[in-house]
This record gives sequence, structure tokens and C-alpha cells, in this order.
Amino acid sequence: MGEDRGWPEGLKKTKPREHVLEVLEKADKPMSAMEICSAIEKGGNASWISTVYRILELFVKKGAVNKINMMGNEVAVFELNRFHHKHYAVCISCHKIFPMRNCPMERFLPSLDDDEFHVLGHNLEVYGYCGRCDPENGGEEAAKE
Amino acid sequence: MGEDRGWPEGLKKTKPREHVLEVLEKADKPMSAMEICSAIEKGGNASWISTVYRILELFVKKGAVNKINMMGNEVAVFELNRFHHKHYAVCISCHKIFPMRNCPMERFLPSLDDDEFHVLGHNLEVYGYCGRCDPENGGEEAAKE
DNA sequence: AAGGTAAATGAGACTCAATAGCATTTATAC
DNA sequence: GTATAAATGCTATTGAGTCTCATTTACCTT
Repeated sequence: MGEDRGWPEGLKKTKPREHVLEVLEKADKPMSAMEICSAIEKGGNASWISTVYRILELFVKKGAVNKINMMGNEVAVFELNRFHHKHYAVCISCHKIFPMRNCPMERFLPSLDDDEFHVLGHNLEVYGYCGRCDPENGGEEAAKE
Repeated sequence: MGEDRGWPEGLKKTKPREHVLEVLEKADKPMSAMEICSAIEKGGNASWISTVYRILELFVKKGAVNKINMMGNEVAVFELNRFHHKHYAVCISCHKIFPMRNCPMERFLPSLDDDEFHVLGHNLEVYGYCGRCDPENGGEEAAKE
């Protein structure tokens, strides 16, 4: 039936799943389940939070979506897996998320007490002040903190 | 009054705070608020979860304790800040936590779209299979997954 | 050492992200 | 088209973490 390029292998194609994927494809930043739900509704379609969670869980399991838990941000966010290895920096004042262009793990071998440990991957998050919030930068947003 | 070596600067010394600190000092791994609460009760003292949370929050703010949010582990864990920069590897099968001896960020400069971003710190977590759980190692624990 | 006071705690209610349950609907195989 | 296993709609529940407020406590002052 063509056109299902990008559809995760071996998954039934249902309306809610298509909606979630569509929203994530258009997203320019990781989104929470609630945000995804709202975006679908804003697009004129019904959406239920529990269904969104179920779909996201499935997509994550299939590797089509990445789940990200930024510290200080109590809710999990999700992004399409575009298969670029990627990390984010988060502003501790405004909580905005900035993608990083490089990764420190490229040429690094962790040293563990358990030397049998089989490393499969890593998560990294950098935190600090973004340009607008940096107090040393006169960032007015920083006053909130 | 001597003896308050290691007590966080400028904090009233109360029973509950002493208990929390004591538990964290003895801990050989990061602990959840609930685990800390149980440990105090096991020591024969009363302990309330809301108080433990309040104390931990305060200690974190004062820099005496680190809060760690490992992915896949839904609860936050806390450890005494021993002022060694440290990261952990977590087993995706048994969820045990292994301290890492080195850090990839030592000689690394993140490259961000916002080049005004002021980096203050980072969190890193490595995941994989520990020696006991590694399927390629005949790890029987891996069957659970 | 006693008293005053601001801060901390005890105890429980509450919030809200995330999950579980179950009746109904829907996608795909036949 | 029909069967049927899976997905969804929708509600209720869970559980980590927070909030509230009356009571208690640490510690400063005298």
C-alpha cells in the first residue's frame, strides 16, 4: 500500500498511533505525553492520555522513539528516534532544552569495579544557564530562581 | 560543642536530620527517600516520609547531598556528596548500580546552538548488563527480562 | 538556666504523572 | 464479509512527592 515509509516494523496502523507519530515528526523538541495529547486534539482529533502513554511505551520498545528523563523536569519527554546519537543541555532557570552537537563518549571507555560490565549505551545531560537566563549575562529570567 | 565535623553549615541540628545524615554516611549506594526512612525506623527511631523528603531537599540545596535520577528507575535516589565527581553505570536487568572510576567530560567542551550557554555541570549514566546478568556471559538473571 | 521565637517536625490530606482494568471497537488474516 | 486477536475509550487506581497546619523543638537572649 506504499506510503508507510517510516512506520515502525510490525505494528498495526491505527489512527491514534498515526497521530502520535505525526506529532513527533513535526516536533522540534522532545514533548511530554500530555503535550502530544494536546497537539493531537488541537489538530481536531480526539486523544486520550492513557492511549498516548501506551503508544509511546510501544514505540520506545520498538526503538522508534526515545524517552528522555531530564533531571529537575519531573515529567518524561519523548522524541522521534532519528538515529543521530544526541544529547541535550537543560537550563536550570527556564528549563528550556538545547541539543548538543557533539558527544564526549565517542572515544571514552568507562572504568568500572565490575569489569565484566557490558556497556550498551549512555545518557548524558548537561545543565547550566542559557544565554537569556545567565545572571552573569544580566539575564533577567534568572531573578525567578 | 565539637563533634559537628561534617555537619552542613548553618543548619539546625535536629534528630531527624542527624538520622538521615547518619544513614547516608553508612550507605554504600544511593538510596531512595523510602529506603532512608525504613533504615531510620530499623535503627529504632521514628521517621516520617514527608520529613525525610524535606530534609533531603534541604541537604541537596546546601550541597551536602546529591540527588540522582537514574532512567528506568522511577524513584529518585540520594547519596552523600563526598566531593568526588562521580557517575554510575546501571544494569538494565537487575537495576544494580555500579560506580564509575573515570569521567568522559574531563576534557570535553559541549558544542551548543546557544553559544552563550553557561555550563555548570552534567549528569551521565551508562547502562548495559552487569557481569551476572549479561546474556552473552550466560547470565541466568537475564532470563527475567 | 529559663523563656521567647522562629524554624522544624508529625501527621495526614492532596496532587498529578503514569498504569491497570475492562467493555467496546478496529485492523488485519482468512 | 467474518472472525478474532489486538488496540482503544474511558474510568479508576497507584504511588512518589508536596502541601498544610497544629504542635514541638533548637537555639538565642538575658
